[in-house]
Amino acid sequence: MELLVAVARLGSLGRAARELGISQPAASGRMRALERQLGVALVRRSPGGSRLTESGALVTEWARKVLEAAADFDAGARALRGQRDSRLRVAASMTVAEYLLPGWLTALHVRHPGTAVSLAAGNSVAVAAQVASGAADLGFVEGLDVPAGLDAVVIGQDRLLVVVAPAHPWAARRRPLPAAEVATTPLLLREEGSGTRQVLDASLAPHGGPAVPLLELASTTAVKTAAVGGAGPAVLSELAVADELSAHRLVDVPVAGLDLRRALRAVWPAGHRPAGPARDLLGLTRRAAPRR
Amino acid sequence: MELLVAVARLGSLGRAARELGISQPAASGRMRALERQLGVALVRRSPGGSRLTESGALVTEWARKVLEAAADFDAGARALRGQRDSRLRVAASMTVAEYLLPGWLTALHVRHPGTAVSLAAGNSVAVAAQVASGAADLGFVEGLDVPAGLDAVVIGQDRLLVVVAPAHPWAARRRPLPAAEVATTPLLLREEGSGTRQVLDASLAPHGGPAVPLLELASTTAVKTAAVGGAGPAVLSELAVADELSAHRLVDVPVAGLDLRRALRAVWPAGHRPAGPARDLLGLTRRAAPRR
DNA sequence: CTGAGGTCATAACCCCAGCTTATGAGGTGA
DNA sequence: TCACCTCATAAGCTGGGGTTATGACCTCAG
Repeated sequence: MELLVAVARLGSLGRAARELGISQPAASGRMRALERQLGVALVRRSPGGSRLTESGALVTEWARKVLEAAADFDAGARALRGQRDSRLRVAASMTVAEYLLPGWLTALHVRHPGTAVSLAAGNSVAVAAQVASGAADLGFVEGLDVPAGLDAVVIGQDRLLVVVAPAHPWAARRRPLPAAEVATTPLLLREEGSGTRQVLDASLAPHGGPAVPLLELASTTAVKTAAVGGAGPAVLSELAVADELSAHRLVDVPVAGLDLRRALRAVWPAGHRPAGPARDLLGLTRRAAPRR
Repeated sequence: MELLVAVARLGSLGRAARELGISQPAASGRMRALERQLGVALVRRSPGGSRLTESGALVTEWARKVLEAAADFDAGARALRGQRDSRLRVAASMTVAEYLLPGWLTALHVRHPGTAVSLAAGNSVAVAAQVASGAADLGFVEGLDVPAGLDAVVIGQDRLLVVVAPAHPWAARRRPLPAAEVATTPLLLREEGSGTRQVLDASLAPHGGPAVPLLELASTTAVKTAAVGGAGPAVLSELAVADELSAHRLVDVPVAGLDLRRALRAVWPAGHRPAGPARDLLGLTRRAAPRR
């Protein structure tokens, strides 16, 4: 797939081969194998170079998606390795670690290839502790308050959304749902103790107590899958359901009088302004989501 | 990665191995290799089974993303193969083919594993022609009007968005941008002739002529990359930028008095209501995005 | 018109990653 | 305590995918 994308960009098999550090025949063979496997001509070869087929362009876009996901995987994994000699130690809440950090890390890797990052993921309290104790250089937390003893900057907003499958009655509503109805309707939820759950319960408190679980599932993905399958309404971070919303596999249900937004903050030990790689990463995240 | 996800689900290396059709030692070795490569312990082995590590859970989520992208790639490619004996021939516009169809096809494949689908991608006119001539059983077009001679149903809405990098002045605006300003500001655009470009020009016509290109780029990805890099404002389908928006790599700029929505429609030859596999697929897409 | 420099394809050879089968060691539950 | 599950180790084979060497084809400049 890398080869395919490289060919798309460079317009020549040989050139792409050189970029990937393999020999030209290897590239030729690989391409041929891919085309045979897919049963579709992907590139139009000519002595002047290779151009993508119509189908090839489509396939290339799909391949690019796979490569992006793989790059994120890679960056995340590399950070998790957490050698002690990493020049930048990051601690992040689960949501940030799962959805945002990999992208930042790949971007960081592009700009500063030398930077080794280590990652520790945990809940906001644990992150704060790690940063305060100096075990991490930079932390990312979601929540309403800034942990004591730390300086912080808001780098973005996360919002919990009430989502349902398109076939669910709530999807057809024209007016926002009353918060009280959310409080009384059994919902698909993460297990007790998750950050998502805490924010939800806090928000629902004035509207008739904590959320009522229809099912408690162990992972975000499990909740999503159940919701898409029509098991019931779910409450999830907008980061987790962006894809499903844009493909209309899930529908966002507006709720009246319920503020489920929470700030995403970068934190560091009070006084010690981030420098070096920490500053690079922070710049990246702030460029990506400035305080508005 | 499949192995990792399978282990997460089944709680045992051997069981996962059986599911993937490989031997238990192979699974054991593979896992060990993955852990060595990443430098992180992913599963906690015990004689009673294997449970994911904290890090393992994180890695598994990232892996799942890769696998989803790969499944879409696969489904798309399989459809492109387009053997003549395919039981369902689909024609789709580029946007649908690129962003929506793969997901539908994977879902279809899960529900009806036997169905062979072939795909032809092209602009809306070409899709209409294919469906009308019987070369395709079902078509998907985006646009304002229903092609003559075809029955259609709206399966969703696509919307073009004006997007900028977060550092761009437009990102900080509190009130919607006047449409006239969009018309006069040079934009990052797809090349002339693309559907996106046509819709945009039509919408801008009452506000001071067609869009002014700052750069004309050959692919959606190229436009996106340029926009994220801060080259300027871009106009893209919301489907194309869902990820970037949720990660705040791009910001949606509301525009006053400009309706850039366009319906996504499934079309078929007038009178011939879709049956069999076409009906399955249609059901899938409509379940995913019912007329509201 | 001809030779230089680019394209890609074919052929022959080689290596090692990863599979399989067979076996053993360590827990758990009836 | 024995049957049954877990996972790990060992030994041997296979083939996908790499390499180098070479050749055919096209384009362009002089």
